[in-house]
Amino acid sequence: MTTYITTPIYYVNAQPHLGHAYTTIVADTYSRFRKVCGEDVRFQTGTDEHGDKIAEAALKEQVSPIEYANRISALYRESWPLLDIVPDNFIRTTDPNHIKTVQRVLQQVYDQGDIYFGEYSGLYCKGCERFLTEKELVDGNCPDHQRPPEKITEQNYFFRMSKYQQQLLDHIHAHPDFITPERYRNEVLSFLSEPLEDLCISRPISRLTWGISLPFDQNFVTYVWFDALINYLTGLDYPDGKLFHQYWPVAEHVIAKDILKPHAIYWPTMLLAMGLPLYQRLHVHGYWNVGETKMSKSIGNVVRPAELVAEYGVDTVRYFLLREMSFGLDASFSSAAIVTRQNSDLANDLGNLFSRSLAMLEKYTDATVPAPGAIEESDAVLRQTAVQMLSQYHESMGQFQFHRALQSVWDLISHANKYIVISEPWVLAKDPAQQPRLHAVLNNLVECLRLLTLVLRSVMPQTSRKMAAGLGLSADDPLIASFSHGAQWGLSTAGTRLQTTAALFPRMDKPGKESGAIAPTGTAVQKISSKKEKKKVAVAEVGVIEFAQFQQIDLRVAEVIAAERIVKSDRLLKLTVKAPETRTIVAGIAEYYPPEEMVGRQVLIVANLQPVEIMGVRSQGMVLAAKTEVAGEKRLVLTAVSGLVAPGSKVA
RNA sequence: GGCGAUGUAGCUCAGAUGGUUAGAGCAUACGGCUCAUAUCCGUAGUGUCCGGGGUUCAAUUCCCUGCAUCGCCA
Repeated sequence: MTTYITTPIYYVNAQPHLGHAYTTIVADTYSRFRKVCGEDVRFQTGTDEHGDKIAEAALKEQVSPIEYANRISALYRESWPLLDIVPDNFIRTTDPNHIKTVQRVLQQVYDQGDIYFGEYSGLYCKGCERFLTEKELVDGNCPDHQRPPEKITEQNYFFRMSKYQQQLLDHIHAHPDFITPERYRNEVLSFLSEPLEDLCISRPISRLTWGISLPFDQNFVTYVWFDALINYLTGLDYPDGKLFHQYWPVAEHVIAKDILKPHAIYWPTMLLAMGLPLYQRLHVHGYWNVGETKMSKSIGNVVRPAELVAEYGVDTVRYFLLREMSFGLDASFSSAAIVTRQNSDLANDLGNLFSRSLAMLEKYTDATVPAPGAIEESDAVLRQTAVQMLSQYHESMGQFQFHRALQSVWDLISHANKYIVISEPWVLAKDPAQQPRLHAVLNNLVECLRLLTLVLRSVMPQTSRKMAAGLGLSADDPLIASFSHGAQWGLSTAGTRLQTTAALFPRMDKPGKESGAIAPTGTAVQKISSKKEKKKVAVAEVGVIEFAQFQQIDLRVAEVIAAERIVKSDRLLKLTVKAPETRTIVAGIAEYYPPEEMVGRQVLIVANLQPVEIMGVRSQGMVLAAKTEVAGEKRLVLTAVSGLVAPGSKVA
């Protein structure tokens, strides 16, 4: 069996963020899973490097486009090892081989009459020197130049996409798995229920030079999709390479929902025009929000994978992303959530199971795997749970249901922890007559740990390696490296020497709570309920924080442009501020500052606080104020900088 | 404006072709164990299953409508 799995090629106008990392981790995990299943796998990722955005960015930095692309592309390539992502091929659209193949495909499609010369009209902004989409406009104006774009018409080349619409529809109907999850398949079908327009595939070189020139007209370069999508083929040395014949028939693409249309409509119609078989499956996932907000540059809440790895470790990040997101739906990232997963799932459940089992083996059997024994009912149930986990895991992984796969793995972990309590090995150990039973119990635990090592190998490679070492197995022992060899109960060899190992996962502290002289006035007062947390907060009040912790707080100057009381509240004002983007902040200052006094005032805000809804109003930040007392009366005094500054200025 | 999705415990979500006590994890409270990373195990809860109307012996589940959030399209 063979597998070809790809991520999109990432556009080099931005640095890798959480979304890129997720897509690529998914592809890597799937690739590893298929390899564990004994398949011949090819996993490809890469970068998309043409287009006017890149040319512009390069100009700003006063370097050539290719120099710019080289630099950003390297950021991607170098990010993946940090996440234990191991692609078999990293493709760049500036590779000579790719360019040659794109031109060859264009020529073929042109020769057969599926590309024609026509007119294109759109909204063009002279300031930006590019077409804007309706979506980009703010009040009908270009967001950057504050003026309306012109409707202009220019000559361009078009791909006859409409010609293949029916064929594509038929294919989707005949192949229910072609686009998954189903919601995206439905979206595509609904889109295809309307007539398709043909696809504009060129830009005149008067406006865009940084691209692949059309082989049949040197005055034009290829625009986006005919360049980008073909990477999936050029990475296989299409048309002549051996790789192509081997892997293309089993191609599977992973994408985020924003590029559904190009992958579900443009790409298959292109393949039909080229006379090639379509890919097998398209797997579409949702977005990662940060807290409850979209991740975006302008909000400044972009999550960088390298920083996550530095803080939490690779395996925690991989586990968290795969476990927390239901594949296909949006999910929410927060440091509180990742710490909770790390502590409860990884440290307490898995780490502690591993640690307590090995400790008992060391104590009671001198760190060797004991022989199995007579099977009691609890043993049979444990075994059944394990076998069931293996089949559910296998099925879910194959369907990209990573969260379900991991859920079933954790069912076994939880069951094994209960099994220990029921079996009470420490009681058995006190009675020499019970030694066979003790050994049987411990042998069953070794089996559980071995199977866990096997199934976690694709998801958390490092942890799996540590577990294998603890079990006295080499990293590529078929018992933990091959599903077909190892995925059965009862294969551990009695007498195998076990190794003492360090804890798999440390427990982490919950993310910090602010306190001190500057008091929160608006947003959520963090709920501090458990005794443990209360204790920690008490310490934090007099404690010091690292500079790096301080740096995580995005303090800015914001200008209040509107203020109103929130009905039904004596304390709350709803402020509209510029920072520099417009946002709404609810502040608990109404007793001290009437709304009319607020307008025009500049205040300090925490800009990267997780938004919350207060009295039905969404608050995107927190206004800082000092608490004080004058003549025994409580007062609140707003913070500000001593002179007027541009709204949005950073405070540090 | 058109089409669609979602709205379930404090939080994140699962689920039932309509039928007795609606589930899991986290969080909370109490109890137990001591092999273990102050871990683990057990018990206890709370839910107008978004609002309103309809169909039905019976609706959280089906239909209509409203509200909220999100997505696709224009």
